[in-house]
Amino acid sequence: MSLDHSILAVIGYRPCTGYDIKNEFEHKGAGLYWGISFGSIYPRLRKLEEEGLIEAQETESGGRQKKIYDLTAKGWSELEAWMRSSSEYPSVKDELLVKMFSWIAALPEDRSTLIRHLESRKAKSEELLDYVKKWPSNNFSSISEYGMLAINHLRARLETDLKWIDESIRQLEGEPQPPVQDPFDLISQQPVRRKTAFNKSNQEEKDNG
Amino acid sequence: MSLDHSILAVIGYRPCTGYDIKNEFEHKGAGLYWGISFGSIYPRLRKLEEEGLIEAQETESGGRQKKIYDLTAKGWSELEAWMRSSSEYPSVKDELLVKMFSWIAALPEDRSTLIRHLESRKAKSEELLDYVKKWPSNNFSSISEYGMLAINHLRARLETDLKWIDESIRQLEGEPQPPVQDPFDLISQQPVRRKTAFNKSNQEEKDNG
DNA sequence: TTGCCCATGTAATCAGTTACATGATTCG
DNA sequence: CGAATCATGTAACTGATTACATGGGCAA
Repeated sequence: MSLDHSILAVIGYRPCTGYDIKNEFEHKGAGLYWGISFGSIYPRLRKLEEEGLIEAQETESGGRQKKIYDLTAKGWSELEAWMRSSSEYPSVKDELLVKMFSWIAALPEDRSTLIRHLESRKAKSEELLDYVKKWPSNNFSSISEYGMLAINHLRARLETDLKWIDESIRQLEGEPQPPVQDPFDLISQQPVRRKTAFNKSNQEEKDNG
Repeated sequence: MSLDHSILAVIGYRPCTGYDIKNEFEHKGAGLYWGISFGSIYPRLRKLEEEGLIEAQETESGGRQKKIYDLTAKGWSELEAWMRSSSEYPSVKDELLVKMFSWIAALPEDRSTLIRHLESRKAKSEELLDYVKKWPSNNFSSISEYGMLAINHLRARLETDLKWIDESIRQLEGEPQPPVQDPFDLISQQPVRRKTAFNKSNQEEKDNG
């Protein structure tokens, strides 16, 4: 995932300042893009300018100075080449899912905390979905046919997420279920391992005390 | 997204070596987890051991030496505390979506390349979905009720992805559509900006040549 | 006149990867 | 007997964040 090319893509979409780029990544992307900081953007912009991929137009509009960047011919070519090249498959960093895989080992009986986690995720997803739904008619963002396809993806993903959350909460409010599969008795061993670790720790404390 | 805690979660799931942890992240996670390298894992394990969160049992089984790590009492407590704490909302780094938002600016007429991108993504998603579907009955992985909920999420996400890809390809094979929304004429300005950049570049070449 | 948004930038630091170095075991 | 897999580790580097430093415009 190339930050430089993502910046070129944003500038290709519209000429903008470093400040604008950060907003484009944060607000407009509505979590579609990932976060990005100023400390990262400005040095990149300088580098891209040095390489002749972008060009700054310094303005003094209203006394406030700013640099509006646009693509050069070289920048357009580079952007096109990147767009034609194959893309990395998106990687998911989902802390909640990681927790769920080991939930049975650490907090097997605590279903209510997991429900609370799902509920707070639901709130955030609903908020994002609301934004995404209004996006195509906000009278502000430029959205092409292709951009609309990307928005459709976001929307479908969020709707699926919400459906899954509701189903999961409903199940967690019901009776605990046995493991789906546990061929090497890993799951039944987890409470034993945990207890052993705590017993050992208590014993050591006693020995030292 | 804490790497240390994710490692504790994997070890809580089952005692394992540094090598195992990498596999757990890569193969078993099937792209659920993100990538992680040895150069990152081993120093972390050492640090976690120094902090007393994990303990190594050095074995010489079959002449081949390895360190099997398990959680200490402190490690279990730390894992539980992390699990109870709130989680970061998952961030998506989807190169293809970034490209699609600026596709109209850089390659407005080239629908076939975008279709090819979607098709290669479809192949990968189908492969992952196949893996995820077989996972709960592979007779190998331990899957609790909670783990199954996480797997359901992955599955739903991939199915939604595939549905979106098919719909998008179908639309791209049809007639080009006008922008959904373009309040400041950004989209209609893009070809102009692009042409201007190339004209300027050609002019400079002529001047120098 | 205070606080928020606009706007740019640097320096220290951190997290993680890549490349390198090593060596045993297992399977075809 | 060679290739793939199992297994551990370090050093150099890269990419990014955080914290800091600066300052104008605008609205309550």
